[in-house]
Formats: sequence, C-alpha cells, structure tokens
Amino acid sequence: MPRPRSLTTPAIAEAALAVIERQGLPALSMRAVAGELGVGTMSLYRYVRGREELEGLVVERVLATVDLDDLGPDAPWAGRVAALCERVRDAVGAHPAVVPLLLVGRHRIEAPLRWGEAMLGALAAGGITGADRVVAFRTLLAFVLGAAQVEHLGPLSGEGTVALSRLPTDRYPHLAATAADARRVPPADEFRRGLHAVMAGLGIPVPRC
Amino acid sequence: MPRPRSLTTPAIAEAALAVIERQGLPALSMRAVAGELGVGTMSLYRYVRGREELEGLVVERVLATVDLDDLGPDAPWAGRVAALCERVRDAVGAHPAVVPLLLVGRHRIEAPLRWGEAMLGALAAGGITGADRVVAFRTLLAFVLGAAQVEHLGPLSGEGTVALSRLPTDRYPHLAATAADARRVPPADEFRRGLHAVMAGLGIPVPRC
DNA sequence: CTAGGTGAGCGTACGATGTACTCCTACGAG
DNA sequence: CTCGTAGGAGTACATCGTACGCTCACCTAG
Repeated sequence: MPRPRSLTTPAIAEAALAVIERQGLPALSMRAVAGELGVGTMSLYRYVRGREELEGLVVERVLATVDLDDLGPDAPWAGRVAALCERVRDAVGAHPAVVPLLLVGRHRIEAPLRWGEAMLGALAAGGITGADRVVAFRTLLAFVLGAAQVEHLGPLSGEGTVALSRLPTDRYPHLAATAADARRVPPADEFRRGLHAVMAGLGIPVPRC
Repeated sequence: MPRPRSLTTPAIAEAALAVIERQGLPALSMRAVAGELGVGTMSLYRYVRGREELEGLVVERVLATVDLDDLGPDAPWAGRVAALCERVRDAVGAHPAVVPLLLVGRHRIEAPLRWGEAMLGALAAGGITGADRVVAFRTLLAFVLGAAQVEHLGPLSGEGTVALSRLPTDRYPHLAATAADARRVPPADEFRRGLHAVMAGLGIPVPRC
C-alpha cells in the first residue's frame, strides 16, 4: 500500500558492474552506485544490507552467465566437468575487475552453490564419491579460482609479464625466460592445458585431447 | 649526521602482522600499525611509501618463512616441486588472515619472485621447458594459491562446512553430502592428495605415494 | 472523494580511513 | 657549543560506510 519500489536487484547489480567497468573496482562505493542509479546514497540501503551484500550482487551477476546444464545431465560426465570449469573462466574473463570479489562470502551467494552442486553431480556421475570427490572438487575449485587470479592479477600476465621479463636476468634467469615464453602461449590454451592436466591427475578422462 | 632512524622494516612488518593476528585483516591500518609501534601515524611514512607497501611487507614477512633450498639443488627435482608447494601452504596456514593479501602486487615483492625462480629451476631440472614449463608453473601456482583461499576462506572449510551441511538438502544434496565428507578429510591430506594429482597430471613423478 | 498510514527516498552526521603539508626538534658533525 | 639535516608528529582534508530520523508519495479504507 505504500509507495512502490523504484529499484530492482538486477538493476543494482548492473549499475555496480557499470561503475566497476568504468572506473575500476576501488571506485565501487555505495555513493557511486547510488549515483549511477540516480538515487540518494541512503536509498540503496532499502535494497541492500550493506556494501558486502552489494559485492555479493556483483558476483552473482557475473557468475549468473555460466550456464550449468545446456549440455544436459546425460552428456559425458567428464565433458561436463571440463565445461563447468571453462565457463567460469569465460565468465570471469568477461569482467576481470571483479576477480578479487570472487572469494568473499562464497557460501552466502547462490551462484557458486549451484555451480558446486552441478560439479559434484558430474563427478558422482563418473563414479567419484566420498573422500575422492572431496579432493577432486576442491582441487578443481582451487585451480579454477587460482587460475582466474593468476591470469588477471598475476605477474605472468599482461603488463606483469613485461615487468617480469625486465627483471635482473642474473638473479631471476628462469623467471625472465618463462615470462618471455608465456607471451607466446595464448591464455585460453594455457588454461585448457592446465585444466586437462588437473583432470587427468584426478583420474577424470579428458574429453578429446 | 642527522637523527638516526628508530624503526626497522622487519619491526614494521612484525607490528603489522601482530595487528592482523590480534584484530583481523580489516583492522590493518596505518594508524593501527603506528600505534602498535608507539609512534605517530605519519612517522610510518618515513619507512613505507603507503598502505600498499605496508601490505607488501606483511606478505614478505609471511612468505619469508618458506625455505627455498634446504633440500639442496641436487635433491630429486620432483621432491623439490612438492616441497616448495607444501611449504607455501604451511607458511600461509600459519597466518591465514593474510590470504587476501597474497595476490596484490606479487611482482613487486621479492619473496614470491624467489619462490618462482626456485620452482622454475626445479621444473627445468626435470626437463620441463618452454611452453610446457609455462603451463606447469602457472598450474601449480594457481593450485597453491587457490587451495590456500579455498581452505581458509572457502565454503567447504571451517565454519563454512557447517553452514554448507545445513543447506536445504533437497536443493543441494551433493553439496551437503560433500560438506559432511569434507569434515572427515584432514586439510593437510586433502592438499597433499590434490597436489599429487596436479603433479601427476603435469607429468611430474610424485615422490613416494 | 477524501483521510490515513505505511514505507520509500534521502539529508545529516559521525567515526574511520589514507595521506599531503607543515612545523618542531633530536641528533651528530664541525 | 652551534647548526644543518632529517626524523617525528600534529593538523587537515577528501572519502568511505552507515546509523538515525524526517518528509512525503502512494495505495487502501471509509
């Protein structure tokens, strides 16, 4: 019966993402997002408990683009495992600035939970259960999360590679050489090769490679 | 000839770590560290360019405890790879609160560089070079970094496990089951098993397992 | 058609943060 | 003892998150 709401949760997530894309993650603030929405700062608090929840919305928005089942649950299980990992990489790659947010409050946000559920289902379909499944799941999760960070924040990527390759060659010869090599390996290939290695080590048959 | 310095870099790192251990990472501030050292806030800026550099000092302090070569460079190369990974895990495990700092400015800080150089040397000793070495290095790095975060910030660890196991069982059956299983797998074992899987997948002969 | 109350919107204010600027002063060389 | 150098610190400002409470737009009841 009172005045109707003028904002929606997806609109807020979109605005926050717009702020991040335009001015970078440090510029993400309640004031900035409110301004982006053409609304007073404190009005945001009618929709969001605080900054933490706002960040959660951004994570959810980014991860919402990973499709969990267009392969169908009857697709080859190992293919599903690989696809789930690759899609997270793609989703994160579309918004690299949010990488540091991926870690906060993962168990409060739904998207990672649904992803985890899908991944565990695929592993179970392959006969991996119990402690083996715990190890496989956490190893894959660690790799995917770590790879996203290494790729977008790491010393071996982007301008980091350049900085590394001009290190004192006498003190860090291998590092300098590897930085040079790294520039010749496309990031997507690198991720896929790493992922396949991890899967193989876990006893998951790699699709077609 | 002027007044002598009253602070040292290690002392500042120690003070910052003490603040973090006592009050948590969000409490890390220039004021808090200065107070810990019994010194005016702005005096800290005589020793540190700013907050970012202070964080770097903390990372360096934590990572400085990983011994890079007590195995000797003539030890079995695969054993060196495994040891380097395990030691980072141990070092981080001793100060879990600093995990979020590990990613910032990795190529400005010396400790990760030295670690990377040692790791690349071990891989080269095993005949892994060129693009293969790039993939192996980044995969191991992603796993170690990701594992630290999953272990200390993740939904499957500590209180996160508890939160997960009381999820709606009908919507997340696998997740709930895995959370229960996870409580029966010691984190160190889980890390070692995951590490060995990654190494095996990369073609690195796992030591004795 | 009108009166009322609910809750959306937001202005103000407070504490905390990083840090630029400035002054004061302790110290050792001469 | 004197003095210049550079370390120590106080003040100040912009920015942040957010607690509090006011105003008024809107829907419903009569």
